Amino acid sequence: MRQPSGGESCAPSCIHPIAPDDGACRAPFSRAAPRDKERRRASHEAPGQIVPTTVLERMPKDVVTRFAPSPTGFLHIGGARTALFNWLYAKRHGGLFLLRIEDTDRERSTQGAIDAILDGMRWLGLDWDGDVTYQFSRAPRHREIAEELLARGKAYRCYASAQELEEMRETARAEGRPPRYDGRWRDRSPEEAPEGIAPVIRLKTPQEGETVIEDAVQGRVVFPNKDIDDFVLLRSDGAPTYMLAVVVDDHDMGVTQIIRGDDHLTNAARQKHIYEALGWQAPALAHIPLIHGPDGAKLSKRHGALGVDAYRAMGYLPSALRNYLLRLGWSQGDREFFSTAEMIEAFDLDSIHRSPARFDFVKLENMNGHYLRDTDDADLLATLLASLPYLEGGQAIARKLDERRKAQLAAAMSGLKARAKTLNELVDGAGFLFAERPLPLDAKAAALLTPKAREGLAALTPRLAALEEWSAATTEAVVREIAASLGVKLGDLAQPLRAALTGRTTSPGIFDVLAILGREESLARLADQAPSSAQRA
RNA sequence: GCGCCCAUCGUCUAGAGGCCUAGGACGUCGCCCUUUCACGGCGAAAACACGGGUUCGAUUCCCGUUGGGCGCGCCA
Repeated sequence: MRQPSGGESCAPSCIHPIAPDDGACRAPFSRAAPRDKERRRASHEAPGQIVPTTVLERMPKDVVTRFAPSPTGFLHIGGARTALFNWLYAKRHGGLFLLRIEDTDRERSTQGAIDAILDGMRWLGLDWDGDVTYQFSRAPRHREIAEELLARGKAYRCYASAQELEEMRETARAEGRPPRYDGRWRDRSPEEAPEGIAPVIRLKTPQEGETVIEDAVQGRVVFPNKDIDDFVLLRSDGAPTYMLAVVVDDHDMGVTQIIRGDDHLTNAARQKHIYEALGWQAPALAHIPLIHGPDGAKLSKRHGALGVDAYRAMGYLPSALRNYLLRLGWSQGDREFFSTAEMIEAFDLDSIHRSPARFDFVKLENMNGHYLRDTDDADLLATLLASLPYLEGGQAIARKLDERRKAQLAAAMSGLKARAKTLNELVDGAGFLFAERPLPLDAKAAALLTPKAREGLAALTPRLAALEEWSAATTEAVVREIAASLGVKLGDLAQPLRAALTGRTTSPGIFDVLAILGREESLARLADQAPSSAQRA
């Protein structure tokens, strides 16, 4: 399956009314994109030129972007970034961000994939304008355009068989030419059409010269026309190809700016010929590099080509994922963190890099940790509770959550979040609140509870039990006092205490743990680890 | 094979001919803080792929090499 581009697509009949009848009024969005520094210096939207009044009047809709995934799988990370960039660009310019599902391939499209994509978009916070456009529903329109091209002599019927096509490719390859259709039906008379063979419709593309693409990210890219063949617009069964559908849908939806994976760069050259044949104004282009795996190769499942639902399950926050994705291939000086409002304000096409970036889970995690700690306790608790159904082990926690547990979680949140990079780690760290007595001890905690350590706890227990007021402050005073009288360091007493109360060697501040657990539970957990019970065990 | 794109620390990146003794972030290592682990603070190691040009001067411009990526369907 294809990677990040997140592509192209097609659309139904419920298009946006914005669609101009022809692209003529989109002039301000086409511009030359000089390469390199030149290109970076050039302000992108500064048309500077003649802006027709009509355009100004329709200002809010002058920018229309779209995300057009094909529903053959989940919404993967590359697609998510493409969607994010389109979303940001639309927001930045007060435009529209449309969603189109490219489901022309009936064999491979599934409802499950569509649901996963919509769900992923919502989770990421990438809301789209208007209704989702389903490309398949627009097939009649695509056919109509193909017929029109035929009528205008811009396209022709081709009766070549699959076998002939295969031979052509082999020959071309053998001769060191790009494998492509040789145009054998381009100028043949319709009378020569063989009986009983349903033809495809191919576009007549120029055979000489070159095709120039002006791309906001790639700059000026030139393709020799000899490498662009007369590609298929309409299949023999009357279904449109991707190439035709994208162009027609983008046009009808009024898309002004295409932002997609650079795996579509060569398609841009083909599509340009369709626009020209139709006399339509083509949208401005921006082809962004794909995301690579940690080893520089294609993103694989093991790497990160997971559905965004997997990122949710791993405990990442949408805000952190958005920030990380933004910084992958786009930068503004040294700045690392951008709130949603800030990224909308700062986003631009000129700062997108041309080189592909590798996906780094470790950095994502670090960033997620920052977002976690920056979220205030109450909000984080709410987020955590809402995420429980999706997190590993979250269901079990959810089942045990009663009002008391919730209050304890809330109280522990600040200590917990400082130690967590993901919601999963937050859940893990909160484990001691949900553990049942007698607590299971992990290996390190068990090793800490030596006979001597247990004696220390035994000395401590009655003093804690005698406390009139049970709080972090009062328990701390007692523990410090006992440590002093025993002639040991505070840690010598605090660590066994932590082991006894949490079963771990790591936890929030131990006096906070004492306070949150409460007198009864704390003393009971301590009693479980008293010397006598240790012997019994 | 043909076409197109790319190339600064391990990774994400700053850099727009002299400001570079190449900066920041993640990661790594060390120190500090400290009841643990984190957080936080301080510090260290760590890069301009290679070769030719152009220039008084190249990380920055040009060419080539090497390496990587993408495309070449009646898939999208």
